[in-house]
Amino acid sequence: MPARYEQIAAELREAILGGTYPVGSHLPSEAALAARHSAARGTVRQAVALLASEGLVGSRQGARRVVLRGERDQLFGEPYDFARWAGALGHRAGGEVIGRRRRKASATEAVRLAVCAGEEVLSMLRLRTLDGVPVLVERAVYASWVVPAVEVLEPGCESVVGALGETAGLAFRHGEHLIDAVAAGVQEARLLAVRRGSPLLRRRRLTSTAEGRPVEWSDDRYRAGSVVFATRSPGGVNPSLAGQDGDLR
Amino acid sequence: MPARYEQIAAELREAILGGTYPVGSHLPSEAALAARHSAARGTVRQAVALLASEGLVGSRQGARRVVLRGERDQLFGEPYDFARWAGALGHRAGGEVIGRRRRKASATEAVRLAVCAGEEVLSMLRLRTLDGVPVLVERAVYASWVVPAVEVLEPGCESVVGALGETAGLAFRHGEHLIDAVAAGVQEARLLAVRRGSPLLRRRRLTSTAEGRPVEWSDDRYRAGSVVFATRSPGGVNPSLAGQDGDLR
DNA sequence: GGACAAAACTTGTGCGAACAAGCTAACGGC
DNA sequence: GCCGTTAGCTTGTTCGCACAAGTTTTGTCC
Repeated sequence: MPARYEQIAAELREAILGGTYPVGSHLPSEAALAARHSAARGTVRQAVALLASEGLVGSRQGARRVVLRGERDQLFGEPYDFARWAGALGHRAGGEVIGRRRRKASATEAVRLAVCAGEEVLSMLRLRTLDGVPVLVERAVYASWVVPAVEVLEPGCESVVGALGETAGLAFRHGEHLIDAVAAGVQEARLLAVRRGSPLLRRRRLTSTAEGRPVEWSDDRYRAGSVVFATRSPGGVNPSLAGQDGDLR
Repeated sequence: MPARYEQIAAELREAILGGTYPVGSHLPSEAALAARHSAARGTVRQAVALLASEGLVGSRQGARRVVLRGERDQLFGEPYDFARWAGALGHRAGGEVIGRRRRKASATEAVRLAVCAGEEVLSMLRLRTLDGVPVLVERAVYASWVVPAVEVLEPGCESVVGALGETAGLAFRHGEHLIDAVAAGVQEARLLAVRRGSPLLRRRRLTSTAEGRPVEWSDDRYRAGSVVFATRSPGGVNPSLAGQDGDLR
Protein backbone atom coordinates (compact mmCIF):
# COMPACT_ATOMS: atom_id res chain seq x y z
CA MET A 1 0.00 0.00 0.00
CA PRO A 2 1.34 3.39 -0.89
CA ALA A 3 2.10 5.88 1.82
CA ARG A 4 -0.65 8.09 3.12
CA TYR A 5 0.73 11.26 1.58
CA GLU A 6 0.98 9.51 -1.77
CA GLN A 7 -2.66 8.54 -1.58
CA ILE A 8 -3.65 12.11 -0.84
CA ALA A 9 -1.40 13.36 -3.63
CA ALA A 10 -2.89 10.87 -6.07
CA GLU A 11 -6.41 11.93 -5.13
CA LEU A 12 -5.58 15.62 -5.56
CA ARG A 13 -3.78 14.90 -8.82
CA GLU A 14 -6.80 13.12 -10.23
CA ALA A 15 -9.03 15.96 -9.10
CA ILE A 16 -6.82 18.50 -10.85
CA LEU A 17 -6.47 16.44 -14.00
CA GLY A 18 -10.19 15.71 -13.92
CA GLY A 19 -11.11 19.37 -13.78
CA THR A 20 -12.41 19.58 -10.23
CA TYR A 21 -9.79 22.27 -9.67
CA PRO A 22 -9.38 24.14 -12.97
CA VAL A 23 -6.16 25.87 -13.91
CA GLY A 24 -5.92 29.15 -12.03
CA SER A 25 -8.22 28.08 -9.23
CA HIS A 26 -7.22 27.65 -5.63
CA LEU A 27 -6.70 24.38 -3.84
CA PRO A 28 -8.39 23.97 -0.45
CA SER A 29 -6.19 25.09 2.41
CA GLU A 30 -3.89 22.60 4.06
CA ALA A 31 -6.02 22.67 7.16
CA ALA A 32 -9.13 21.84 5.15
CA LEU A 33 -7.40 19.02 3.31
CA ALA A 34 -6.05 17.68 6.58
CA ALA A 35 -9.53 17.66 8.07
CA ARG A 36 -11.05 16.04 5.01
CA HIS A 37 -8.50 13.24 5.00
CA SER A 38 -8.19 13.03 8.77
CA ALA A 39 -4.46 13.54 8.44
CA ALA A 40 -1.97 15.86 10.02
CA ARG A 41 -1.04 19.04 8.21
CA GLY A 42 2.50 17.76 7.76
CA THR A 43 1.22 14.79 5.83
CA VAL A 44 -0.86 17.02 3.59
CA ARG A 45 2.17 19.20 3.03
CA GLN A 46 4.13 16.18 1.85
CA ALA A 47 1.36 15.45 -0.62
CA VAL A 48 1.16 18.95 -2.08
CA ALA A 49 4.95 19.17 -2.15
CA LEU A 50 4.84 16.17 -4.46
CA LEU A 51 2.35 17.92 -6.74
CA ALA A 52 4.45 21.07 -6.66
CA SER A 53 7.51 19.07 -7.73
CA GLU A 54 5.47 17.83 -10.67
CA GLY A 55 4.65 21.41 -11.58
CA LEU A 56 0.93 20.95 -11.08
CA VAL A 57 0.52 23.54 -8.34
CA GLY A 58 2.37 26.63 -7.24
CA SER A 59 2.48 28.25 -3.86
CA ARG A 60 3.14 31.55 -2.21
CA GLN A 61 3.47 32.06 1.50
CA GLY A 62 0.24 33.41 2.87
CA ALA A 63 -1.86 32.77 -0.21
CA ARG A 64 -3.70 29.65 -1.17
CA ARG A 65 -2.09 27.21 -3.56
CA VAL A 66 -2.83 27.75 -7.22
CA VAL A 67 -3.36 25.12 -9.89
CA LEU A 68 -0.81 25.71 -12.65
CA ARG A 69 -1.52 22.88 -15.07
CA GLY A 70 -4.56 20.80 -15.82
CA GLU A 71 -2.98 18.13 -17.96
CA ARG A 72 -0.48 15.48 -17.13
CA ASP A 73 2.49 15.46 -19.35
CA GLN A 74 3.90 12.21 -20.51
CA LEU A 75 5.65 9.96 -18.06
CA PHE A 76 7.23 12.68 -16.03
CA GLY A 77 9.94 11.49 -13.75
CA GLU A 78 9.70 7.93 -14.92
CA PRO A 79 12.71 6.19 -16.33
CA TYR A 80 13.00 6.10 -20.04
CA ASP A 81 11.15 3.27 -21.74
CA PHE A 82 10.63 3.75 -25.43
CA ALA A 83 7.97 1.09 -25.82
CA ARG A 84 5.91 2.21 -22.86
CA TRP A 85 6.25 5.84 -23.80
CA ALA A 86 5.04 5.21 -27.33
CA GLY A 87 2.18 3.08 -26.03
CA ALA A 88 1.06 5.77 -23.63
CA LEU A 89 0.83 8.18 -26.54
CA GLY A 90 -1.16 5.73 -28.60
CA HIS A 91 1.53 4.80 -31.04
CA ARG A 92 3.06 1.53 -32.02
CA ALA A 93 6.72 1.11 -31.14
CA GLY A 94 8.92 -1.21 -33.13
CA GLY A 95 12.55 -1.72 -33.86
CA GLU A 96 15.34 -4.15 -34.27
CA VAL A 97 18.68 -4.87 -32.73
CA ILE A 98 21.36 -4.16 -35.29
CA GLY A 99 24.22 -5.40 -33.21
CA ARG A 100 25.10 -6.62 -29.76
CA ARG A 101 28.52 -7.56 -28.44
CA ARG A 102 30.74 -7.54 -25.42
CA ARG A 103 33.74 -5.29 -25.43
CA LYS A 104 35.95 -3.34 -23.10
CA ALA A 105 34.64 -0.06 -21.71
CA SER A 106 36.09 3.14 -23.08
CA ALA A 107 37.37 5.76 -20.68
CA THR A 108 34.17 7.85 -20.88
CA GLU A 109 31.98 4.80 -20.49
CA ALA A 110 33.94 3.60 -17.49
CA VAL A 111 33.45 6.94 -15.78
CA ARG A 112 29.75 7.10 -16.63
CA LEU A 113 29.00 3.58 -15.54
CA ALA A 114 31.30 3.77 -12.52
CA VAL A 115 33.19 0.64 -13.52
CA CYS A 116 36.92 0.08 -13.89
CA ALA A 117 38.45 1.19 -17.18
CA GLY A 118 38.75 -1.74 -19.54
CA GLU A 119 36.13 -3.78 -17.75
CA GLU A 120 33.89 -5.75 -20.06
CA VAL A 121 30.56 -4.13 -20.94
CA LEU A 122 27.74 -4.97 -23.31
CA SER A 123 27.36 -2.70 -26.32
CA MET A 124 24.12 -2.62 -28.24
CA LEU A 125 22.99 -0.81 -31.37
CA ARG A 126 19.30 -0.50 -31.99
CA LEU A 127 16.96 1.12 -34.46
CA ARG A 128 13.59 2.17 -33.05
CA THR A 129 10.49 2.88 -35.09
CA LEU A 130 7.23 4.61 -34.33
CA ASP A 131 4.25 3.39 -36.35
CA GLY A 132 6.74 1.86 -38.73
CA VAL A 133 8.74 5.03 -39.25
CA PRO A 134 12.36 4.92 -38.07
CA VAL A 135 12.91 7.70 -35.56
CA LEU A 136 15.76 6.72 -33.30
CA VAL A 137 19.21 5.17 -33.38
CA GLU A 138 20.20 3.98 -29.94
CA ARG A 139 23.73 3.05 -28.92
CA ALA A 140 23.59 1.68 -25.40
CA VAL A 141 26.26 0.31 -23.11
CA TYR A 142 25.36 -1.79 -20.07
CA ALA A 143 27.46 -2.06 -16.94
CA SER A 144 29.18 -5.38 -16.41
CA TRP A 145 27.13 -6.33 -13.38
CA VAL A 146 23.88 -6.36 -15.37
CA VAL A 147 25.31 -7.94 -18.50
CA PRO A 148 24.24 -11.48 -17.52
CA ALA A 149 20.70 -10.30 -16.89
CA VAL A 150 20.62 -8.41 -20.19
CA GLU A 151 22.07 -11.22 -22.27
CA VAL A 152 19.40 -13.71 -21.31
CA LEU A 153 16.78 -11.36 -22.73
CA GLU A 154 15.70 -12.22 -26.22
CA PRO A 155 17.07 -9.80 -28.81
CA GLY A 156 13.56 -8.84 -29.82
CA CYS A 157 12.81 -7.59 -26.34
CA GLU A 158 11.33 -4.13 -26.69
CA SER A 159 12.14 -2.79 -23.30
CA VAL A 160 15.39 -3.79 -21.66
CA VAL A 161 14.79 -1.53 -18.70
CA GLY A 162 11.27 -2.85 -18.25
CA ALA A 163 12.38 -6.47 -18.49
CA LEU A 164 15.18 -5.95 -16.01
CA GLY A 165 12.75 -4.36 -13.63
CA GLU A 166 10.65 -7.51 -13.72
CA THR A 167 13.23 -10.26 -13.84
CA ALA A 168 15.87 -8.72 -11.63
CA GLY A 169 13.51 -6.68 -9.48
CA LEU A 170 15.50 -3.53 -10.05
CA ALA A 171 14.00 -0.08 -9.70
CA PHE A 172 15.39 2.50 -12.07
CA ARG A 173 15.58 6.19 -12.34
CA HIS A 174 17.34 8.42 -14.74
CA GLY A 175 20.49 10.08 -13.62
CA GLU A 176 21.56 12.50 -16.24
CA HIS A 177 20.90 13.64 -19.75
CA LEU A 178 23.14 15.49 -22.15
CA ILE A 179 21.26 16.95 -25.06
CA ASP A 180 22.59 18.55 -28.21
CA ALA A 181 22.20 18.56 -31.96
CA VAL A 182 24.43 16.72 -34.40
CA ALA A 183 24.49 16.09 -38.13
CA ALA A 184 23.53 12.65 -39.39
CA GLY A 185 26.45 10.44 -40.31
CA VAL A 186 26.42 7.84 -43.06
CA GLN A 187 25.10 5.00 -40.91
CA GLU A 188 22.46 7.13 -39.21
CA ALA A 189 21.33 8.60 -42.50
CA ARG A 190 20.80 5.12 -43.88
CA LEU A 191 19.02 3.77 -40.82
CA LEU A 192 16.76 6.78 -40.32
CA ALA A 193 16.18 7.36 -44.03
CA VAL A 194 17.35 10.97 -44.01
CA ARG A 195 20.04 12.78 -45.92
CA ARG A 196 23.55 12.79 -44.57
CA GLY A 197 24.18 15.97 -42.62
CA SER A 198 20.55 16.55 -41.73
CA PRO A 199 19.90 17.54 -38.12
CA LEU A 200 19.49 14.93 -35.42
CA LEU A 201 18.61 15.49 -31.80
CA ARG A 202 21.10 13.65 -29.65
CA ARG A 203 20.41 12.64 -26.09
CA ARG A 204 22.97 10.82 -24.05
CA ARG A 205 21.35 9.42 -20.97
CA LEU A 206 22.42 7.57 -17.90
CA THR A 207 19.99 5.20 -16.23
CA SER A 208 20.70 4.27 -12.64
CA THR A 209 19.09 2.23 -9.95
CA ALA A 210 17.12 4.06 -7.31
CA GLU A 211 20.22 4.00 -5.14
CA GLY A 212 22.27 5.76 -7.77
CA ARG A 213 24.19 2.82 -9.22
CA PRO A 214 24.64 3.29 -12.99
CA VAL A 215 23.16 0.63 -15.22
CA GLU A 216 23.01 1.92 -18.77
CA TRP A 217 24.74 4.68 -20.70
CA SER A 218 23.26 5.41 -24.06
CA ASP A 219 23.69 7.72 -27.04
CA ASP A 220 20.29 8.19 -28.67
CA ARG A 221 19.86 10.09 -31.92
CA TYR A 222 16.39 11.14 -32.96
CA ARG A 223 15.30 12.22 -36.39
CA ALA A 224 14.52 15.92 -36.30
CA GLY A 225 10.83 16.65 -36.16
CA SER A 226 9.88 13.33 -34.66
CA VAL A 227 10.12 14.11 -30.97
CA VAL A 228 10.41 17.07 -28.66
CA PHE A 229 11.95 16.87 -25.23
CA ALA A 230 10.02 18.64 -22.56
CA THR A 231 11.22 19.48 -19.11
CA ARG A 232 10.20 21.68 -16.26
CA SER A 233 12.67 23.65 -14.43
CA PRO A 234 13.01 22.96 -10.80
CA GLY A 235 15.12 19.99 -11.71
CA GLY A 236 16.91 22.17 -14.11
CA VAL A 237 18.00 22.15 -17.69
CA ASN A 238 21.40 23.67 -17.86
CA PRO A 239 23.46 24.46 -20.85
CA SER A 240 27.11 23.72 -20.49
CA LEU A 241 29.91 24.28 -22.91
CA ALA A 242 30.62 21.49 -25.30
CA GLY A 243 33.99 19.79 -24.99
CA GLN A 244 35.41 17.25 -27.43
CA ASP A 245 32.98 14.69 -26.16
CA GLY A 246 30.45 17.01 -24.66
CA ASP A 247 30.97 15.76 -21.16
CA LEU A 248 29.88 17.70 -18.19
CA ARG A 249 32.71 19.31 -16.34
CA MET B 1 18.49 35.22 6.95
CA PRO B 2 17.91 31.94 5.18
CA ALA B 3 15.92 29.23 6.88
CA ARG B 4 17.65 26.86 9.21
CA TYR B 5 17.37 23.86 6.93
CA GLU B 6 18.87 25.89 4.10
CA GLN B 7 21.84 26.78 6.25
CA ILE B 8 22.39 23.14 7.12
CA ALA B 9 21.98 22.16 3.47
CA ALA B 10 24.46 24.83 2.41
CA GLU B 11 26.98 23.61 4.95
CA LEU B 12 26.60 20.01 3.85
CA ARG B 13 26.78 21.05 0.20
CA GLU B 14 30.05 22.86 0.75
CA ALA B 15 31.42 19.88 2.65
CA ILE B 16 30.52 17.55 -0.21
CA LEU B 17 31.84 19.88 -2.90
CA GLY B 18 34.93 20.50 -0.80
CA GLY B 19 35.73 16.83 -0.52
CA THR B 20 34.96 16.30 3.16
CA TYR B 21 32.52 13.64 2.03
CA PRO B 22 33.96 12.05 -1.12
CA VAL B 23 31.76 10.48 -3.77
CA GLY B 24 30.64 7.08 -2.59
CA SER B 25 31.10 7.83 1.08
CA HIS B 26 28.34 7.97 3.65
CA LEU B 27 26.88 11.09 5.16
CA PRO B 28 26.52 11.17 8.94
CA SER B 29 23.18 9.87 10.13
CA GLU B 30 20.29 12.27 10.51
CA ALA B 31 20.47 11.89 14.26
CA ALA B 32 24.16 12.81 14.27
CA LEU B 33 23.58 15.83 12.02
CA ALA B 34 20.69 16.92 14.19
CA ALA B 35 22.85 16.73 17.29
CA ARG B 36 25.73 18.57 15.64
CA HIS B 37 23.49 21.43 14.50
CA SER B 38 21.24 21.32 17.56
CA ALA B 39 18.25 20.93 15.29
CA ALA B 40 15.36 18.52 15.12
CA ARG B 41 15.62 15.55 12.84
CA GLY B 42 12.80 16.91 10.67
CA THR B 43 14.83 20.01 9.96
CA VAL B 44 17.85 17.93 8.99
CA ARG B 45 15.62 15.86 6.74
CA GLN B 46 14.49 19.01 4.95
CA ALA B 47 18.12 19.88 4.39
CA VAL B 48 19.16 16.52 2.97
CA ALA B 49 15.99 16.37 0.89
CA LEU B 50 17.20 19.56 -0.76
CA LEU B 51 20.56 17.98 -1.53
CA ALA B 52 18.81 14.87 -2.82
CA SER B 53 16.71 17.00 -5.18
CA GLU B 54 19.96 18.45 -6.49
CA GLY B 55 21.24 14.96 -7.13
CA LEU B 56 24.13 15.28 -4.71
CA VAL B 57 23.10 12.47 -2.39
CA GLY B 58 21.02 9.34 -2.67
CA SER B 59 19.19 7.42 -0.02
CA ARG B 60 17.81 4.02 0.77
CA GLN B 61 15.61 3.20 3.69
CA GLY B 62 17.66 1.67 6.43
CA ALA B 63 21.06 2.53 4.99
CA ARG B 64 23.06 5.70 5.40
CA ARG B 65 22.89 8.34 2.73
CA VAL B 66 25.46 8.09 -0.02
CA VAL B 67 27.25 10.93 -1.78
CA LEU B 68 26.55 10.65 -5.51
CA ARG B 69 28.36 13.65 -6.94
CA GLY B 70 31.28 15.72 -5.80
CA GLU B 71 31.01 18.59 -8.23
CA ARG B 72 28.39 21.24 -8.66
CA ASP B 73 27.04 21.51 -12.11
CA GLN B 74 26.40 24.86 -13.62
CA LEU B 75 23.57 26.97 -12.34
CA PHE B 76 21.19 24.16 -11.63
CA GLY B 77 17.68 25.25 -11.01
CA GLU B 78 18.44 28.86 -11.65
CA PRO B 79 16.56 30.79 -14.27
CA TYR B 80 18.24 31.15 -17.57
CA ASP B 81 20.63 34.04 -17.85
CA PHE B 82 23.00 33.83 -20.79
CA ALA B 83 25.44 36.45 -19.56
CA ARG B 84 25.69 35.07 -16.06
CA TRP B 85 25.97 31.52 -17.31
CA ALA B 86 28.82 32.41 -19.66
CA GLY B 87 30.57 34.34 -16.94
CA ALA B 88 30.33 31.46 -14.50
CA LEU B 89 32.06 29.26 -17.05
CA GLY B 90 34.79 31.80 -17.62
CA HIS B 91 33.71 32.99 -21.02
CA ARG B 92 32.85 36.36 -22.40
CA ALA B 93 29.24 36.81 -23.47
CA GLY B 94 28.34 39.32 -26.12
CA GLY B 95 25.57 39.98 -28.55
CA GLU B 96 23.34 42.48 -30.16
CA VAL B 97 19.67 43.18 -30.50
CA ILE B 98 18.69 42.70 -34.14
CA GLY B 99 15.14 43.85 -33.72
CA ARG B 100 12.59 44.86 -31.12
CA ARG B 101 8.99 45.77 -31.66
CA ARG B 102 5.53 45.58 -30.22
CA ARG B 103 3.00 43.38 -31.93
CA LYS B 104 -0.07 41.32 -31.22
CA ALA B 105 0.39 37.93 -29.61
CA SER B 106 -0.09 34.86 -31.78
CA ALA B 107 -2.36 32.08 -30.59
CA THR B 108 0.51 29.96 -29.28
CA GLU B 109 2.13 32.92 -27.60
CA ALA B 110 -1.11 33.92 -25.95
CA VAL B 111 -1.48 30.45 -24.48
CA ARG B 112 2.12 30.29 -23.35
CA LEU B 113 2.13 33.70 -21.75
CA ALA B 114 -1.37 33.32 -20.36
CA VAL B 115 -2.55 36.56 -21.94
CA CYS B 116 -5.57 37.25 -24.11
CA ALA B 117 -5.18 36.40 -27.78
CA GLY B 118 -4.25 39.52 -29.72
CA GLU B 119 -2.98 41.35 -26.70
CA GLU B 120 0.10 43.42 -27.38
CA VAL B 121 3.44 41.81 -26.55
CA LEU B 122 7.05 42.77 -27.07
CA SER B 123 8.97 40.74 -29.61
CA MET B 124 12.74 40.71 -29.59
CA LEU B 125 15.35 39.13 -31.84
CA ARG B 126 18.84 38.78 -30.51
CA LEU B 127 22.15 37.30 -31.55
CA ARG B 128 24.34 36.07 -28.71
CA THR B 129 28.05 35.43 -28.92
CA LEU B 130 30.51 33.57 -26.73
CA ASP B 131 34.08 34.86 -26.84
CA GLY B 132 33.14 36.62 -30.04
CA VAL B 133 31.73 33.54 -31.76
CA PRO B 134 28.02 33.66 -32.60
CA VAL B 135 26.31 30.73 -30.92
CA LEU B 136 22.68 31.61 -30.38
CA VAL B 137 19.73 33.24 -32.10
CA GLU B 138 17.09 34.21 -29.57
CA ARG B 139 13.52 35.12 -30.42
CA ALA B 140 11.82 36.20 -27.24
CA VAL B 141 8.32 37.47 -26.54
CA TYR B 142 7.49 39.31 -23.32
CA ALA B 143 4.08 39.39 -21.69
CA SER B 144 2.29 42.71 -21.88
CA TRP B 145 2.47 43.37 -18.14
CA VAL B 146 6.27 43.47 -18.19
CA VAL B 147 6.64 45.31 -21.49
CA PRO B 148 6.99 48.74 -19.83
CA ALA B 149 9.74 47.44 -17.57
CA VAL B 150 11.52 45.79 -20.49
CA GLU B 151 11.29 48.78 -22.79
CA VAL B 152 13.05 51.14 -20.42
CA LEU B 153 16.07 48.85 -20.47
CA GLU B 154 18.78 49.93 -22.83
CA PRO B 155 18.98 47.75 -25.92
CA GLY B 156 22.53 46.76 -25.07
CA CYS B 157 21.39 45.26 -21.80
CA GLU B 158 22.89 41.80 -21.63
CA SER B 159 20.48 40.23 -19.25
CA VAL B 160 16.83 41.18 -19.43
CA VAL B 161 15.86 38.69 -16.78
CA GLY B 162 18.62 39.87 -14.49
CA ALA B 163 17.73 43.52 -14.98
CA LEU B 164 14.07 42.89 -14.33
CA GLY B 165 14.98 41.05 -11.18
CA GLU B 166 16.78 44.14 -9.93
CA THR B 167 14.57 46.96 -11.12
CA ALA B 168 11.19 45.33 -10.69
CA GLY B 169 12.15 43.06 -7.81
CA LEU B 170 10.79 40.02 -9.57
CA ALA B 171 11.94 36.51 -8.76
CA PHE B 172 12.02 34.18 -11.72
CA ARG B 173 12.06 30.54 -12.31
CA HIS B 174 11.81 28.51 -15.44
CA GLY B 175 8.58 26.83 -16.21
CA GLU B 176 9.04 24.67 -19.20
CA HIS B 177 11.44 23.80 -21.95
CA LEU B 178 10.81 22.18 -25.29
CA ILE B 179 13.95 20.91 -26.92
CA ASP B 180 14.43 19.58 -30.41
CA ALA B 181 16.71 19.83 -33.42
CA VAL B 182 16.00 21.90 -36.51
CA ALA B 183 17.84 22.82 -39.68
CA ALA B 184 19.25 26.31 -39.99
CA GLY B 185 17.17 28.64 -42.12
CA VAL B 186 18.54 31.45 -44.26
CA GLN B 187 18.51 34.08 -41.52
CA GLU B 188 19.96 31.77 -38.89
CA ALA B 189 22.64 30.52 -41.24
CA ARG B 190 23.72 34.10 -41.88
CA LEU B 191 23.68 35.17 -38.25
CA LEU B 192 25.43 32.07 -36.91
CA ALA B 193 27.83 31.75 -39.83
CA VAL B 194 26.89 28.20 -40.67
CA ARG B 195 25.58 26.58 -43.83
CA ARG B 196 21.88 26.56 -44.47
CA GLY B 197 20.40 23.25 -43.35
CA SER B 198 23.09 22.53 -40.79
CA PRO B 199 21.82 21.27 -37.44
CA LEU B 200 20.73 23.67 -34.72
CA LEU B 201 19.65 22.81 -31.21
CA ARG B 202 16.37 24.54 -30.51
CA ARG B 203 15.13 25.27 -27.03
CA ARG B 204 11.83 26.98 -26.49
CA ARG B 205 11.61 28.11 -22.92
CA LEU B 206 9.08 29.76 -20.69
CA THR B 207 10.28 31.93 -17.85
CA SER B 208 7.81 32.60 -15.06
CA THR B 209 7.75 34.38 -11.78
CA ALA B 210 8.11 32.31 -8.65
CA GLU B 211 4.32 32.28 -8.40
CA GLY B 212 3.97 30.75 -11.83
CA ARG B 213 3.03 33.86 -13.81
CA PRO B 214 4.57 33.67 -17.31
CA VAL B 215 6.95 36.47 -18.24
CA GLU B 216 8.92 35.44 -21.30
CA TRP B 217 8.48 32.88 -24.03
CA SER B 218 11.49 32.39 -26.22
CA ASP B 219 12.68 30.32 -29.16
CA ASP B 220 16.44 29.89 -28.84
CA ARG B 221 18.51 28.23 -31.54
CA TYR B 222 22.06 27.18 -30.73
CA ARG B 223 24.76 26.34 -33.20
CA ALA B 224 25.47 22.61 -33.01
CA GLY B 225 28.57 21.78 -31.05
CA SER B 226 28.54 24.98 -29.03
CA VAL B 227 26.46 23.93 -26.06
CA VAL B 228 25.07 20.82 -24.44
CA PHE B 229 21.99 20.81 -22.28
CA ALA B 230 22.31 18.80 -19.14
CA THR B 231 19.54 17.74 -16.87
CA ARG B 232 18.99 15.32 -14.08
CA SER B 233 15.99 13.23 -13.96
CA PRO B 234 13.79 13.67 -11.00
CA GLY B 235 12.46 16.77 -12.62
CA GLY B 236 12.18 14.84 -15.75
CA VAL B 237 13.09 15.15 -19.37
CA ASN B 238 10.29 13.69 -21.35
CA PRO B 239 10.06 13.15 -25.02
CA SER B 240 6.71 13.94 -26.53
CA LEU B 241 5.57 13.57 -30.06
CA ALA B 242 6.13 16.57 -32.26
CA GLY B 243 3.03 18.33 -33.49
CA GLN B 244 2.95 21.06 -36.10
CA ASP B 245 4.36 23.51 -33.64
CA GLY B 246 5.81 21.08 -31.19
CA ASP B 247 3.50 22.09 -28.40
CA LEU B 248 2.98 19.88 -25.43
CA ARG B 249 -0.30 18.11 -25.47
C1' DG C 1 35.57 -20.54 10.10
C1' DG C 2 30.85 -20.17 8.52
C1' DA C 3 25.97 -19.82 8.70
C1' DC C 4 22.15 -18.26 11.07
C1' DA C 5 19.62 -15.27 14.43
C1' DA C 6 19.23 -11.31 17.19
C1' DA C 7 20.25 -6.63 18.34
C1' DA C 8 21.41 -2.02 17.08
C1' DC C 9 21.14 1.44 13.83
C1' DT C 10 19.14 4.33 10.07
C1' DT C 11 15.82 6.10 7.08
C1' DG C 12 10.62 6.55 5.98
C1' DT C 13 6.19 7.96 7.56
C1' DG C 14 3.00 10.12 10.54
C1' DC C 15 1.05 12.89 14.50
C1' DG C 16 0.41 17.24 16.99
C1' DA C 17 1.80 21.67 18.34
C1' DA C 18 3.56 26.36 18.06
C1' DC C 19 5.13 30.58 16.06
C1' DA C 20 6.62 33.50 11.96
C1' DA C 21 5.69 35.65 7.67
C1' DG C 22 2.77 37.06 4.15
C1' DC C 23 -1.84 37.67 1.96
C1' DT C 24 -6.94 38.93 1.91
C1' DA C 25 -10.91 40.76 3.08
C1' DA C 26 -13.66 43.20 6.25
C1' DC C 27 -14.09 47.28 8.79
C1' DG C 28 -14.06 52.02 9.83
C1' DG C 29 -12.79 56.86 9.18
C1' DC C 30 -12.57 60.58 5.97
C1' DG D 1 -16.96 56.45 -2.52
C1' DC D 2 -12.07 55.91 -1.35
C1' DC D 3 -8.27 54.53 1.36
C1' DG D 4 -5.68 52.86 5.22
C1' DT D 5 -5.79 49.84 9.18
C1' DT D 6 -6.73 45.64 11.31
C1' DA D 7 -8.10 41.07 12.14
C1' DG D 8 -8.20 36.56 10.36
C1' DC D 9 -6.62 33.16 7.28
C1' DT D 10 -2.90 30.48 4.91
C1' DT D 11 1.52 28.89 4.03
C1' DG D 12 6.53 28.38 5.83
C1' DT D 13 9.54 26.69 9.41
C1' DT D 14 10.72 24.22 13.50
C1' DC D 15 10.21 21.35 17.36
C1' DG D 16 9.52 16.65 19.59
C1' DC D 17 7.75 12.17 19.60
C1' DA D 18 6.48 7.50 17.97
C1' DC D 19 6.44 3.55 15.18
C1' DA D 20 7.39 1.01 10.68
C1' DA D 21 10.56 -0.89 7.51
C1' DG D 22 14.92 -1.92 5.94
C1' DT D 23 20.09 -2.45 6.65
C1' DT D 24 24.23 -3.44 9.11
C1' DT D 25 26.65 -5.20 12.80
C1' DT D 26 27.15 -8.28 16.43
C1' DG D 27 27.03 -12.48 18.61
C1' DT D 28 26.17 -17.24 19.07
C1' DC D 29 25.96 -21.91 17.83
C1' DC D 30 27.54 -25.65 15.09
